[in-house]
Amino acid sequence: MYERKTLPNLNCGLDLIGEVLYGKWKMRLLWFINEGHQRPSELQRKIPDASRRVLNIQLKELEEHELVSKIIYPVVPPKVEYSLTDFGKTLIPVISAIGNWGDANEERLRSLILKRLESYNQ
Amino acid sequence: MYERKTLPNLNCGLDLIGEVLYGKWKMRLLWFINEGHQRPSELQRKIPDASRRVLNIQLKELEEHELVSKIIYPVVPPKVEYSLTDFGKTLIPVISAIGNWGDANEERLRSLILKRLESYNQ
DNA sequence: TCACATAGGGATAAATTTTTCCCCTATTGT
DNA sequence: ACAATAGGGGAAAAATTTATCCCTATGTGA
Repeated sequence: MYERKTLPNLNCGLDLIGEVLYGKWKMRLLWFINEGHQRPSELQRKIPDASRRVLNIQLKELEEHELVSKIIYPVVPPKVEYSLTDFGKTLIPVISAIGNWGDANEERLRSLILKRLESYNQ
Repeated sequence: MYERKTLPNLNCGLDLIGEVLYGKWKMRLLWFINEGHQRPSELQRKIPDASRRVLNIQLKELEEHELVSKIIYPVVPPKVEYSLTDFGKTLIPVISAIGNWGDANEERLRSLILKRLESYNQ
């Protein structure tokens, strides 16, 4: 586990939510778990662009922040299921609002992002 | 300017909004600009934990993504004002939803975050 | 004359996040 | 014996983001 060298800011709501949600795949993990994809292998299939490792790491952080809970079934082969805690569920409308804005502005965003990338990258 | 080595994912709304909003200070910048703090030096004072440099960089990205516009007054000493574009203004309710969730859960989040930090950091 | 405010950029270092690669668990089926 | 399955973790590399430091320019006030 990486050991932080600097303390995070915890002043306002934006700081606080950032600490628990600021990870490349966290919102997607919460979203898909909420949709019923509870097993790690399912989540990996839903988010193929993320490495298996980082999904595990971010799931553990979500668990430590009490947004998801984890059940380990003592069977072989192993079986694990994640689900949202009540606290985690309160985040769904927020993630929804974020995703909806992105969806609503899809074409414009894609073109803006690509235009900027091209001008810098080569 | 840093040149990306890998292309970003631009599949869904979450990917897209992430590309324009995923920067440590971007939401705060949009927020404070919306509140009327339009000059770079004001913004630096409102966000003292960020380095001057990174604020400039993130402001430029916000501008390239057409979320803010920048007016440079040809005077000495220099004067610059940022303001939200109409597009940028549509993000305010989203940022508001995010910040409100953080504010509403302030104590719980702070304690969860600190507890986790302590257990890893020393 | 000197310090300060204003805005911003280059170069480089440091911090942090994410990826890659490889190993381990134990059982079932071939 | 050996592969497949399902889940997980260590170590190191790569990618990315943020911080530090120094330099530009000019008018104002002490």
